[in-house]
Amino acid sequence: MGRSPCCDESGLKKGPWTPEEDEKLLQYIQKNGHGSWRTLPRLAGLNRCGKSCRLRWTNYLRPDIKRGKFSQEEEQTILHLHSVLGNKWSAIATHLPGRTDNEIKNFWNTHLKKRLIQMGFDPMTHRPRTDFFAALPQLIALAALRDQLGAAAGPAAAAQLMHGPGAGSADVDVAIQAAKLQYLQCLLQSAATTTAAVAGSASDAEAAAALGALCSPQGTNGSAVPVSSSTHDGGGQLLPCTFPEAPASSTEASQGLSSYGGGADVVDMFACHGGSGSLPPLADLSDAANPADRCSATASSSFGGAASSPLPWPEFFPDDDPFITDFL
DNA sequence: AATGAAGGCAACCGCAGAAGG
DNA sequence: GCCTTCTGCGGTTGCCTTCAT
Repeated sequence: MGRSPCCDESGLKKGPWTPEEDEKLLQYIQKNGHGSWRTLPRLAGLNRCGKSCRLRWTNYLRPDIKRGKFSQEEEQTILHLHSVLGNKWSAIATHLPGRTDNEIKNFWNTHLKKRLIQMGFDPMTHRPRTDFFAALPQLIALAALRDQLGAAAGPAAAAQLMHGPGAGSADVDVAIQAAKLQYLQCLLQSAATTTAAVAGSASDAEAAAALGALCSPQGTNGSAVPVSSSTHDGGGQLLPCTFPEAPASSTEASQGLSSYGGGADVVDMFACHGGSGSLPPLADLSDAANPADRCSATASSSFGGAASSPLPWPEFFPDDDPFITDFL
């Protein structure tokens, strides 16, 4: 129990390792093994604490460490394992040969976590966020999409996309407002049934950050917003829908999902979790005992069934609409 | 070209469990 | 059974690099 006293010792060097120190540590361990980390620094002629040596070895010098960017497969594995294990980085690392827990943790904190937040998911529960602040970005995204449609092809064209020939711009506004209201209603209704799931959800500060991202110039042009939504399957169960991925033309879009190589790869990324463009893995404790079954389970049941429309507002966006099918 | 902001990553800190005396 | 030491883990920090203005 208790802290290791080694770090309390004064006079020991801290901070970045020099190539000479690396060489000493490497040579010693290759020759003698690490043995006791506490005594290693003295034996190896290093003015470091054992802890620092161990960290340097496990995170950097170990010969089996894999360097470079995480592959899509590795990202999927991390997402999946994190949904099951939470922040058990060492446990996750055991499933990714050559990757250290520190590396995975950093990758999660700097990439995957942000990505989930931007997509409207709670990074801890891997579920769609249902708090009010989390809903705002989605509403703004919807409005941005409307703006983009209007700017790109004029209100009439936008209306035609949504309602077919003959619809006017006023109809579009009404439809957007109605969609917003309906969506808010869904959120409010679902909140009651999903409170437990989001009890440990990210703070509103994160939601505000996501909101900020969506309100940014990249976000407001509509192309950068990974729109996500939730709706009901009719039985009161929260039904996360698919991600209609906007055309990735902006900086934000290319950064947010760039490592997947574009929208098609986003679909691929989540392919095992319910088909094209579906959600990241859900933290379903009932499935945790059998992680191997999670993909199929979340694909067919946890999302509320595949029979219903994948769209949040089928009455506004017909499934066979070419504009929508392009997104999906 | 200069400067500030943001992102990425290596390393540190402190807690907790395991092991040994 | 208790205490001390060691090791491992997760959270956090701070520096360096890259990007945006």
